[in-house]
Amino acid sequence: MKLTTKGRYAVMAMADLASFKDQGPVSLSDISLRQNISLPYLEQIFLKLKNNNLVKSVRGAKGGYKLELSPDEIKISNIISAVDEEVKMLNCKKDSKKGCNNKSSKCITHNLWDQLDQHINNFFEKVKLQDLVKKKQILNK
Amino acid sequence: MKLTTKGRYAVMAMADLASFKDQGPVSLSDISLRQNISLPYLEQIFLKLKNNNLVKSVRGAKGGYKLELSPDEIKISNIISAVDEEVKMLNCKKDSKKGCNNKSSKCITHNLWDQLDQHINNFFEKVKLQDLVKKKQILNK
DNA sequence: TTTAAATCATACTAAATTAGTAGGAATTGA
DNA sequence: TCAATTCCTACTAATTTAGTATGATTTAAA
Ligand code: FES
Ligand code: FES
Repeated sequence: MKLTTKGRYAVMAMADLASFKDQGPVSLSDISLRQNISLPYLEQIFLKLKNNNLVKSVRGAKGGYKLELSPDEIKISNIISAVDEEVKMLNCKKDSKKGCNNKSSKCITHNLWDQLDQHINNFFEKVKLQDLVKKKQILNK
Repeated sequence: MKLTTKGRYAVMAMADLASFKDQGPVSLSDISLRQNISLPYLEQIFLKLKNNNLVKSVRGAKGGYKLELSPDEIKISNIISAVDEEVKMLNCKKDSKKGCNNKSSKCITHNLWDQLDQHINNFFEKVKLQDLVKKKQILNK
């Protein structure tokens, strides 16, 4: 049960952006160096962040990305979902072959996974980007 | 961000065992049919459950498995860890090449993932097997 | 005593997902 | 003009997951 690099890198990159938000647009090559993430991979990630209106781009030389909102307006959940990192513990499907829902009704663990989904999503809703950049403070809930 | 089938099936199978705990040992082929899980796959899973003292086996014809403890003494976390389903959001590693910890100190998102790990593990600690078998009641936290 | 039903154990393999790379086109400040 | 940058899609390699396969061992019951 792990996060994919896409979700992880997206949050790292956004936190990086937040840290340098007063220095004009930040280029992906800068982020790539600081966070040790491959540049073309970052490009893919930022395409999605942009399409979800979390960042805006400045094209051309000396260009880069800036946050669309202030760090205290951006929830981790926004970032996670922007890059299609889904929290998906439930496994029920319509078609009988795959998924645990073979006999029309819900399986014995359905409610458990449903609650777990909510539990995790609540966490991502509660934490803001701002919470990450206040120099390494302990996240207070 | 998903659970693997190993963790999912382990919990389903344990809940099944708990449901039928008064009928002598339950065979894996019964569980296989009821929960729609491949028999040899279940065997692998139960090997681990047994090695972690969550179930005990009765060999030979008419054999099967029984719970080692009562359902209210078994936490979901026990089951999850027995089958090596790890909650592992952190990605820091010692070797410089892999993992996000390239510059000796912790990355900007380390605390976030650490808190998330705890958040999820708390959930698994709180819920008991018993909570699943009380006929489909809503889990109350 | 034979047989069938069951666990026990390990090795292998196919499918799916993840984590990137590759190869360019478009834009723009210097 | 040119270098630095974003933009965009397709492809591929690596890893992980989700099983199969194979066979041994045990034991209740016929
Ligand atoms: S998780 Fe929904 S039916 Fe099993
Ligand atoms: S998660 Fe630990 S250093 Fe990044």
